[in-house]
Amino acid sequence: MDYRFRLWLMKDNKKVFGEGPLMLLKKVEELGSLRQAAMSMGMSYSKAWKIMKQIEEELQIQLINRKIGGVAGGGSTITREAKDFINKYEALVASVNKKIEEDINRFFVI
Amino acid sequence: MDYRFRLWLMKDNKKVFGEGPLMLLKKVEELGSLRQAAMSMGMSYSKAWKIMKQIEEELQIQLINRKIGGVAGGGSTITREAKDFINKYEALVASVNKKIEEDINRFFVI
DNA sequence: TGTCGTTATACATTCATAAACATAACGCAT
DNA sequence: ATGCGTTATGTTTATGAATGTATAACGACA
Repeated sequence: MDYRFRLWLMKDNKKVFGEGPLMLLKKVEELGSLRQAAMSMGMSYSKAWKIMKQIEEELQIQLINRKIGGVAGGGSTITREAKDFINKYEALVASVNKKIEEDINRFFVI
Repeated sequence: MDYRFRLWLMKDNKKVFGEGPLMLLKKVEELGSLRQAAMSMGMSYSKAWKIMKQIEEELQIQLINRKIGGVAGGGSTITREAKDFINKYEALVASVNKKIEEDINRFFVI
Protein backbone atom coordinates (compact mmCIF):
# COMPACT_ATOMS: atom_id res chain seq x y z
CA MET A 1 0.00 0.00 0.00
CA ASP A 2 1.36 3.38 -0.99
CA TYR A 3 1.09 6.33 1.36
CA ARG A 4 1.92 9.93 2.04
CA PHE A 5 2.08 11.77 5.29
CA ARG A 6 2.60 15.25 6.64
CA LEU A 7 3.75 16.26 10.05
CA TRP A 8 3.35 19.80 11.31
CA LEU A 9 4.68 21.31 14.47
CA MET A 10 1.99 23.38 16.12
CA LYS A 11 1.91 26.39 18.41
CA ASP A 12 -1.33 27.78 19.77
CA ASN A 13 -3.23 25.48 17.45
CA LYS A 14 -1.55 26.97 14.40
CA LYS A 15 0.73 25.20 11.97
CA VAL A 16 4.15 26.60 12.62
CA PHE A 17 6.52 24.28 10.85
CA GLY A 18 6.21 21.64 8.16
CA GLU A 19 7.47 20.46 4.81
CA GLY A 20 7.08 23.88 3.15
CA PRO A 21 9.16 25.89 5.61
CA LEU A 22 11.72 23.08 5.69
CA MET A 23 12.25 23.19 1.93
CA LEU A 24 12.35 26.95 2.01
CA LEU A 25 15.08 27.07 4.63
CA LYS A 26 17.16 24.48 2.85
CA LYS A 27 16.88 26.44 -0.37
CA VAL A 28 17.85 29.67 1.37
CA GLU A 29 20.91 27.90 2.71
CA GLU A 30 21.73 26.71 -0.79
CA LEU A 31 20.97 29.87 -2.74
CA GLY A 32 21.66 32.69 -0.32
CA SER A 33 18.43 34.54 -0.86
CA LEU A 34 14.83 34.12 0.18
CA ARG A 35 13.60 35.39 -3.15
CA GLN A 36 15.63 32.86 -5.10
CA ALA A 37 14.63 30.12 -2.69
CA ALA A 38 10.95 30.88 -3.26
CA MET A 39 11.38 31.08 -7.02
CA SER A 40 13.21 27.76 -7.13
CA MET A 41 10.22 26.15 -5.46
CA GLY A 42 7.67 27.86 -7.67
CA MET A 43 6.47 29.80 -4.65
CA SER A 44 5.75 33.50 -4.66
CA TYR A 45 8.19 35.62 -2.72
CA SER A 46 5.41 37.24 -0.75
CA LYS A 47 4.25 33.86 0.48
CA ALA A 48 7.76 32.78 1.39
CA TRP A 49 8.28 36.00 3.25
CA LYS A 50 5.02 35.58 5.15
CA ILE A 51 5.96 32.04 6.14
CA MET A 52 9.31 33.13 7.52
CA LYS A 53 7.80 36.04 9.38
CA GLN A 54 5.05 33.95 10.90
CA ILE A 55 7.36 31.21 12.13
CA GLU A 56 9.83 33.63 13.60
CA GLU A 57 7.07 35.41 15.45
CA GLU A 58 5.37 32.26 16.60
CA LEU A 59 8.41 30.26 17.67
CA GLN A 60 10.44 33.24 18.84
CA ILE A 61 13.37 31.94 16.83
CA GLN A 62 15.33 33.90 14.27
CA LEU A 63 15.56 31.70 11.20
CA ILE A 64 17.37 33.86 8.67
CA ASN A 65 19.84 36.72 8.74
CA ARG A 66 18.75 39.34 6.24
CA LYS A 67 20.91 41.78 4.40
CA ILE A 68 19.18 44.52 2.42
CA GLY A 69 21.11 46.34 -0.27
CA GLY A 70 24.75 45.96 -1.02
CA VAL A 71 26.73 44.23 -3.69
CA ALA A 72 24.16 41.72 -4.85
CA GLY A 73 21.18 43.65 -3.59
CA GLY A 74 21.37 41.76 -0.36
CA GLY A 75 20.40 38.26 0.62
CA SER A 76 19.58 35.91 3.43
CA THR A 77 21.44 33.16 5.20
CA ILE A 78 19.99 30.75 7.71
CA THR A 79 20.94 30.91 11.34
CA ARG A 80 22.46 28.20 13.47
CA GLU A 81 19.18 27.93 15.32
CA ALA A 82 17.42 27.28 12.03
CA LYS A 83 19.95 24.61 11.12
CA ASP A 84 19.42 22.88 14.43
CA PHE A 85 15.70 23.09 13.99
CA ILE A 86 15.62 21.59 10.52
CA ASN A 87 17.98 18.83 11.61
CA LYS A 88 15.61 17.89 14.40
CA TYR A 89 12.58 18.07 12.16
CA GLU A 90 14.20 15.93 9.48
CA ALA A 91 15.30 13.35 12.01
CA LEU A 92 11.78 13.19 13.36
CA VAL A 93 10.22 12.82 9.94
CA ALA A 94 12.68 10.12 8.96
CA SER A 95 11.95 8.20 12.11
CA VAL A 96 8.21 8.44 11.61
CA ASN A 97 8.56 7.45 7.99
CA LYS A 98 10.42 4.33 8.97
CA LYS A 99 7.72 3.43 11.44
CA ILE A 100 4.97 3.86 8.87
CA GLU A 101 6.75 1.63 6.40
CA GLU A 102 7.08 -1.08 8.98
CA ASP A 103 3.48 -0.80 10.10
CA ILE A 104 1.76 -0.35 6.81
CA ASN A 105 2.98 -3.71 5.65
CA ARG A 106 1.86 -5.22 8.88
CA PHE A 107 -1.67 -3.86 8.61
CA PHE A 108 -2.30 -3.72 4.89
CA VAL A 109 -1.09 -6.99 3.51
CA ILE A 110 -2.26 -6.03 0.04
CA MET B 1 6.16 20.45 21.29
CA ASP B 2 2.68 20.08 19.86
CA TYR B 3 2.08 18.50 16.49
CA ARG B 4 -0.45 17.47 13.91
CA PHE B 5 -0.15 14.45 11.70
CA ARG B 6 -2.03 13.30 8.61
CA LEU B 7 -1.64 10.06 6.74
CA TRP B 8 -3.13 9.33 3.34
CA LEU B 9 -3.25 6.06 1.52
CA MET B 10 -2.39 6.56 -2.12
CA LYS B 11 -3.27 4.84 -5.36
CA ASP B 12 -1.81 5.96 -8.68
CA ASN B 13 -0.39 9.01 -6.93
CA LYS B 14 -3.83 10.11 -5.79
CA LYS B 15 -5.08 10.42 -2.24
CA VAL B 16 -7.52 7.62 -1.79
CA PHE B 17 -8.07 7.38 1.94
CA GLY B 18 -7.45 9.64 4.88
CA GLU B 19 -8.98 11.31 7.88
CA GLY B 20 -11.97 12.72 5.97
CA PRO B 21 -13.21 9.44 4.50
CA LEU B 22 -12.57 7.75 7.82
CA MET B 23 -14.81 10.17 9.71
CA LEU B 24 -17.42 9.94 7.01
CA LEU B 25 -17.62 6.16 7.17
CA LYS B 26 -17.81 6.16 10.94
CA LYS B 27 -20.62 8.69 10.82
CA VAL B 28 -22.48 6.65 8.21
CA GLU B 29 -22.19 3.66 10.49
CA GLU B 30 -23.54 5.73 13.35
CA LEU B 31 -26.31 7.59 11.55
CA GLY B 32 -27.41 5.24 8.78
CA SER B 33 -27.25 7.76 5.97
CA LEU B 34 -24.55 9.42 3.94
CA ARG B 35 -26.45 12.68 3.86
CA GLN B 36 -26.76 12.83 7.63
CA ALA B 37 -23.14 11.80 8.01
CA ALA B 38 -22.03 14.66 5.78
CA MET B 39 -24.28 17.16 7.54
CA SER B 40 -22.99 16.12 10.95
CA MET B 41 -19.48 16.93 9.79
CA GLY B 42 -20.44 20.22 8.18
CA MET B 43 -19.66 18.71 4.80
CA SER B 44 -21.85 19.09 1.75
CA TYR B 45 -23.62 15.94 0.66
CA SER B 46 -22.30 16.25 -2.86
CA LYS B 47 -18.74 16.26 -1.61
CA ALA B 48 -19.36 13.29 0.64
CA TRP B 49 -20.90 11.43 -2.24
CA LYS B 50 -17.97 12.22 -4.51
CA ILE B 51 -15.53 11.02 -1.89
CA MET B 52 -17.30 7.71 -1.50
CA LYS B 53 -17.59 7.24 -5.23
CA GLN B 54 -13.95 8.04 -5.85
CA ILE B 55 -12.64 5.67 -3.22
CA GLU B 56 -14.86 2.84 -4.32
CA GLU B 57 -13.70 3.26 -7.89
CA GLU B 58 -10.06 3.65 -6.99
CA LEU B 59 -9.74 0.89 -4.42
CA GLN B 60 -12.27 -1.43 -6.04
CA ILE B 61 -13.92 -1.88 -2.67
CA GLN B 62 -17.58 -1.37 -1.92
CA LEU B 63 -17.74 0.83 1.16
CA ILE B 64 -21.45 1.44 1.67
CA ASN B 65 -24.68 -0.36 0.87
CA ARG B 66 -27.17 2.16 -0.49
CA LYS B 67 -30.94 2.00 -0.29
CA ILE B 68 -32.90 4.55 -2.30
CA GLY B 69 -36.51 5.21 -1.38
CA GLY B 70 -38.52 3.31 1.17
CA VAL B 71 -39.66 4.00 4.67
CA ALA B 72 -37.17 6.67 5.64
CA GLY B 73 -36.35 7.66 2.08
CA GLY B 74 -33.52 5.19 2.10
CA GLY B 75 -30.09 5.23 3.68
CA SER B 76 -26.66 3.75 3.67
CA THR B 77 -24.84 1.28 5.85
CA ILE B 78 -21.16 0.49 5.72
CA THR B 79 -19.95 -2.87 4.49
CA ARG B 80 -17.81 -5.38 6.30
CA GLU B 81 -14.97 -4.53 3.94
CA ALA B 82 -15.26 -0.89 4.96
CA LYS B 83 -15.23 -1.83 8.63
CA ASP B 84 -12.09 -3.87 8.15
CA PHE B 85 -10.50 -1.06 6.25
CA ILE B 86 -11.19 1.62 8.83
CA ASN B 87 -9.99 -0.69 11.59
CA LYS B 88 -6.69 -1.15 9.83
CA TYR B 89 -6.33 2.54 9.10
CA GLU B 90 -7.11 3.51 12.66
CA ALA B 91 -4.68 0.96 14.05
CA LEU B 92 -1.98 2.26 11.75
CA VAL B 93 -2.59 5.89 12.65
CA ALA B 94 -2.66 5.08 16.34
CA SER B 95 0.60 3.22 16.12
CA VAL B 96 2.29 6.02 14.23
CA ASN B 97 0.93 8.63 16.60
CA LYS B 98 2.42 6.76 19.50
CA LYS B 99 5.77 6.77 17.76
CA ILE B 100 5.59 10.49 17.06
CA GLU B 101 4.83 11.27 20.66
CA GLU B 102 7.82 9.28 21.79
CA ASP B 103 10.12 10.84 19.21
CA ILE B 104 8.98 14.40 19.44
CA ASN B 105 9.93 14.54 23.06
CA ARG B 106 13.23 12.97 22.25
CA PHE B 107 14.08 15.50 19.54
CA PHE B 108 12.39 18.65 20.73
CA VAL B 109 13.15 18.97 24.37
CA ILE B 110 11.41 22.32 24.50
C1' DT C 1 25.36 59.53 -7.69
C1' DG C 2 23.00 56.00 -10.23
C1' DT C 3 22.33 50.94 -10.65
C1' DC C 4 21.26 46.49 -9.01
C1' DG C 5 18.85 42.76 -6.68
C1' DT C 6 17.49 42.19 -2.44
C1' DT C 7 14.18 42.63 1.82
C1' DA C 8 9.74 44.39 3.37
C1' DT C 9 4.93 45.17 2.94
C1' DA C 10 0.34 46.28 1.30
C1' DC C 11 -3.11 45.54 -1.93
C1' DA C 12 -5.46 43.61 -6.00
C1' DT C 13 -6.35 39.67 -8.76
C1' DT C 14 -6.62 34.90 -10.02
C1' DC C 15 -7.69 30.31 -9.39
C1' DA C 16 -8.82 26.02 -7.29
C1' DT C 17 -11.73 24.03 -4.22
C1' DA C 18 -15.87 23.58 -1.65
C1' DA C 19 -20.43 24.50 -0.95
C1' DA C 20 -25.11 25.39 -2.73
C1' DC C 21 -28.55 24.52 -5.61
C1' DA C 22 -31.41 21.99 -8.75
C1' DT C 23 -33.42 17.92 -10.48
C1' DA C 24 -34.54 13.09 -11.04
C1' DA C 25 -35.47 8.49 -9.42
C1' DC C 26 -36.73 5.50 -5.84
C1' DG C 27 -39.86 2.70 -2.82
C1' DC C 28 -42.26 2.13 1.54
C1' DA C 29 -46.25 3.78 4.28
C1' DT C 30 -50.14 6.18 4.86
C1' DA D 1 -51.89 8.22 -5.43
C1' DT D 2 -49.02 11.09 -2.49
C1' DG D 3 -45.38 12.43 0.39
C1' DC D 4 -40.99 11.76 2.57
C1' DG D 5 -36.04 11.60 2.86
C1' DT D 6 -32.79 9.33 0.67
C1' DT D 7 -29.25 8.35 -3.29
C1' DA D 8 -27.36 10.16 -7.58
C1' DT D 9 -25.49 13.68 -10.49
C1' DG D 10 -24.66 17.92 -12.96
C1' DT D 11 -24.41 22.89 -12.73
C1' DT D 12 -23.75 27.24 -10.55
C1' DT D 13 -22.08 30.15 -7.00
C1' DA D 14 -19.10 31.50 -3.18
C1' DT D 15 -15.00 31.34 -0.41
C1' DG D 16 -10.42 31.45 0.70
C1' DA D 17 -5.81 30.76 -0.39
C1' DA D 18 -2.18 31.59 -3.52
C1' DT D 19 -0.33 34.51 -6.71
C1' DG D 20 0.75 38.83 -8.95
C1' DT D 21 1.60 43.73 -8.79
C1' DA D 22 3.29 47.88 -6.84
C1' DT D 23 6.23 50.61 -4.02
C1' DA D 24 9.78 51.85 -0.78
C1' DA D 25 14.18 51.36 1.46
C1' DC D 26 18.70 49.68 1.48
C1' DG D 27 23.84 49.70 0.72
C1' DA D 28 28.04 48.20 -1.83
C1' DC D 29 30.25 49.46 -5.89
C1' DA D 30 31.55 51.46 -10.35
